[in-house]
Amino acid sequence: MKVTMRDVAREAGVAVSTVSLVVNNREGVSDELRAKVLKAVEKLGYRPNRIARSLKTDRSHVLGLIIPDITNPFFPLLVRGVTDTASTYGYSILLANSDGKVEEERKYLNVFADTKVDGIIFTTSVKFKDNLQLLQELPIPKVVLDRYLGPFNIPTVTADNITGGYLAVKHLLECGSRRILIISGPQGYPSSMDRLTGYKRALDEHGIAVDPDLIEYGDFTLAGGQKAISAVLDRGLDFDGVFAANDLMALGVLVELAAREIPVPEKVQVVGYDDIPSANLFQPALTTIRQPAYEIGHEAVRTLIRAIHHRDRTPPAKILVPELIVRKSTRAAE
Amino acid sequence: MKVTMRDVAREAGVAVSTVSLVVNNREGVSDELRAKVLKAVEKLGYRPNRIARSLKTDRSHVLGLIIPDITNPFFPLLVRGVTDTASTYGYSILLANSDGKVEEERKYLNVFADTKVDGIIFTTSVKFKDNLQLLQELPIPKVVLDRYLGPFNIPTVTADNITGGYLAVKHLLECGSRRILIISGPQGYPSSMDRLTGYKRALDEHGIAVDPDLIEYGDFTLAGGQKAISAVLDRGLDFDGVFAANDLMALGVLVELAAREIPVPEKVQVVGYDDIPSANLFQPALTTIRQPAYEIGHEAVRTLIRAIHHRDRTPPAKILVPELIVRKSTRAAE
DNA sequence: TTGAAAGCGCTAACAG
DNA sequence: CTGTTAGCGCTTTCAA
Repeated sequence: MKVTMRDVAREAGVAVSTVSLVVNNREGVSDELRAKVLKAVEKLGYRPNRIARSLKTDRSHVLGLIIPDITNPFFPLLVRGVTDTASTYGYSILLANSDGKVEEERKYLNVFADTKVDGIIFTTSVKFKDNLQLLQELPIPKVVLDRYLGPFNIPTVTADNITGGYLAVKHLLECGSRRILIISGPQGYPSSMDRLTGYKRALDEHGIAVDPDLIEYGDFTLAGGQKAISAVLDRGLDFDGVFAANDLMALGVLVELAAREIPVPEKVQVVGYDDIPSANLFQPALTTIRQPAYEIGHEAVRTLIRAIHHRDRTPPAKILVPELIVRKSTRAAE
Repeated sequence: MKVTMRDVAREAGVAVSTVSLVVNNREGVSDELRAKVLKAVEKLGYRPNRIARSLKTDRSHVLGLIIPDITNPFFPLLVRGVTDTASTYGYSILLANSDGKVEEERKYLNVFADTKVDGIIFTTSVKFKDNLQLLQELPIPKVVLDRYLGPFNIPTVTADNITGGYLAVKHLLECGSRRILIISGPQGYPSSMDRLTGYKRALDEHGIAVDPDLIEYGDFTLAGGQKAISAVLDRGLDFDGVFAANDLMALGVLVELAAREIPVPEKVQVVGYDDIPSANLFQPALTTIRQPAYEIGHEAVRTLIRAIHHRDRTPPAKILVPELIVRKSTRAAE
């Protein structure tokens, strides 16, 4: 039933060590013996047991990936970048959804460590600090996404959120908006704080003072975006542009604006962030900042594999560049 | 650095077997010794090595999941159903995207088998037959999604596609459409063939003859749906309803109809399939057949785990029920 | 170039 | 209730 190296060795009339060499395509076996072994492998239908190999070599060729939620449309493409690249290098991917909960992150971090994955790709949560220590203690190569962690000696792959926020608001400004509402992500979430910084920088550059009333905090969901804009509207606040820190919230804004029959982009212009697939489907199509999600996943794996092979090197911080995608929720530049 | 059971045993002054019992929360250890062991575990920071455990017990507590493409909006929710449920039972998930390619499926099937996953959840491709034999040969519990494979003795979880197609077309009929175009999935893809069967059944029931000119085949992508409807329109064919075999194609239809200024639902009514998140975002919001994606994933894991524990039982075929979601791309029933 | 043997960390008889 | 020990299937010195 279950055929092992020993069986192959017996069948081929050689030692197990020889079979091992052949199976792993290594030097030092005569062509004759190699052929014999291969024939035996074929005949018996031998398949190497990776678990046993892992136990011996301390390499599983499995990588762990922890994201908040695959159901958030930003992540599928990132995951695809991870799985494709991993596959290229001969690695498999263990996937876990944390919902951004500290305990869940902790749980999967531990499970992955015990499973002896060769590396972990980790997307942070709000209260990430709580797990920073655990992350540092785990004696496993890792890379953190969407957050700069250089000082903690953990490699990082992220798109430049400050530039992204800056690009979004600059575009709004250039298209004529003057009072720009930002619906930021949750406070303390670094990527959304960075986008807020970009927002301020753009205003600053255009000589416009930052109005605290125009800074609202959402939760990265569509409903949250809708609720946030609704609250602002009810407060009777005046604004002619909205920068939402992600597309889901921007879509919520668009939905609410449509419900109240406020024309976009004529009266209010809207820019989102991420460029999720629906952004282009909605009416009006959403102007947004595209994050290179696939590439983030791709770079994460490359960085991780590099870390696996040279455990000593200085952790790199790879910063990718976001891009403005102009569609119909903003007017043309003046 | 690396602490093993042996170290814990030495620290606690007991035998390794005792440590094993304690670590696995098993009976037969005095409270006193148990406490001692636990203290040693704590002190040394011992973590059991799952690889070693797997080698011994022949159970990895890992499940393999093969889907065509996580980037297809139907799958994230399904995957979530799988990971959530797996996690509940203490299993991790290895994820692979096959793009529906036979060789990729084969590759991951083999990788998973060698990795000694405890079970495999497999979503079929068009030319699935090529891998059927491999699937049957793998001595691993498995469950196949979206396809009835009862005769081959492989458990199955699927939503009833015939009923789904029937529901969609019946709704169109009840809302006044008479000449209904179907944009089916690729030929030979069983789930889309089933939806076509449902289409025919509904027409039949309403005494309407099936017109072969009104059967078009798409490729399950948005661009494909757009292209298909475009071709039909260019052919000057007359129709007042469209049933697209998935939402992506339905969205393509809606996009093209909008481009040609054909009013939906006034002139043409449209129904999709899947109920992906964008379906509700598009204008007009898409009437569709909801597949219980999360539940499919959930049931797949439950079925698989049952199979893992009773290897001998008759493979069940769990058939879930799709549901009509009425939105704005169809008129109200008359 | 080939073979014998030790051992990765754990579990599970088995004996005491 | 506790301890000793033989492997799980593989890789890898080390000797021949």
